[in-house]
Amino acid sequence: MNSRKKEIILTAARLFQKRGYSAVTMRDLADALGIKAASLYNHISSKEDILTILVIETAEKFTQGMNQIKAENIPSSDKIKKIIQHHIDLTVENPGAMAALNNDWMHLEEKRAYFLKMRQDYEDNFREILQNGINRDEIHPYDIDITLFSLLSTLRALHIWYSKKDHIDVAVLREEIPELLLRGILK
Amino acid sequence: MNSRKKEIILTAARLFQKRGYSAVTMRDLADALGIKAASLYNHISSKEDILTILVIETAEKFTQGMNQIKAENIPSSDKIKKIIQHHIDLTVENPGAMAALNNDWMHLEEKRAYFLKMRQDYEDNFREILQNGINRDEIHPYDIDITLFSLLSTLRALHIWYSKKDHIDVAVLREEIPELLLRGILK
DNA sequence: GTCTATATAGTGATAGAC
DNA sequence: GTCTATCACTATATAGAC
Repeated sequence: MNSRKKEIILTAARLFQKRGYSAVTMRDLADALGIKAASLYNHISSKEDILTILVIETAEKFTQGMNQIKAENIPSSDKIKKIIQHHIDLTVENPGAMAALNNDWMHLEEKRAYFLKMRQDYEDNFREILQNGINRDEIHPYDIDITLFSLLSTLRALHIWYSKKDHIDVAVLREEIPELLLRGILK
Repeated sequence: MNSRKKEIILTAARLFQKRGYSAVTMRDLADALGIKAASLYNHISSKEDILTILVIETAEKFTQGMNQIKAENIPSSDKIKKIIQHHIDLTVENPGAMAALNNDWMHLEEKRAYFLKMRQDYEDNFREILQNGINRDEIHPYDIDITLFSLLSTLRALHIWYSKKDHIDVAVLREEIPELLLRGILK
């Protein structure tokens, strides 16, 4: 992908994050880049094309990370820590793409089913790791769906919080967030 | 508010939750109610009117609940538990309104500043309760913004999860979710 | 309270000049 | 690679009949 196309997609990601895919027009995007809307089509084929690139590329990165972590021979709690850190890394890399993944995937047409399959597989793998942790007495036997939901909703919202803060030390996030989510709030 | 208007607003909330405020047209809403778009304007004055009612009414319920909990003379951890339960109660009452509050508030025009003030006050009160808990050694002294963000992002996403599930026992949620968020995942 | 008809403005996207 | 001009369509909202 050439650098002009990358610039368009990154700018779109930032606008989508702020106002949502549907509320951002091709004219808004062109304005933000200092060109006319018609010129965008020399680089991308449609508005949905942009969304597809953002959502599918990011989802594939999640899938790849999960497959690698799943295969490692380490305790469940260490796997969960690595999954959390993967979410943090991808959020820091492109917060706007994370927002599109979480908020705008329903506006995909062609690749919607492919995305939903990846997301389902990801959640199933995560659930299996949690179940192994419960079986080995590493993890509290709460309702497993509540546990999974709670973890994922914090991780999926990270982009909101990260984009709002000015100078966050990523190394601190990578240690404190797993600690908080795994050990809880109360002493 | 008469019952026809309530029906329109509840139907809109469900559509907004599924596809987002901007992607739902007045024709979509009218179709879902079995009438023509023009007929909607006999009950509401604009599309934004619907969003305003959903977001502002819900935000005011949060404000009211927080003010009451804040004034109680109980340990910080009990206050946090009550806040969590208030989120659960409002989510169960109207998941679509919770979605609008979290995802579509930026499309408010007239009442945007009023909403943002309420949200800021809410977060400040929550932060103060957490700080008191840390001072009294009830709560782990993690970065307080990370702790607050983690709690709020789970609570704000509850509507997604709740709407997906079929028959959840609310009484179970009201006990398990505070337990999980306060005590953590690891044994 | 709902309808048909319509005003007005914007939408994504294309054609073709430079 | 960007522009102007434009197309076909859709958006919110109003007027006025029934």
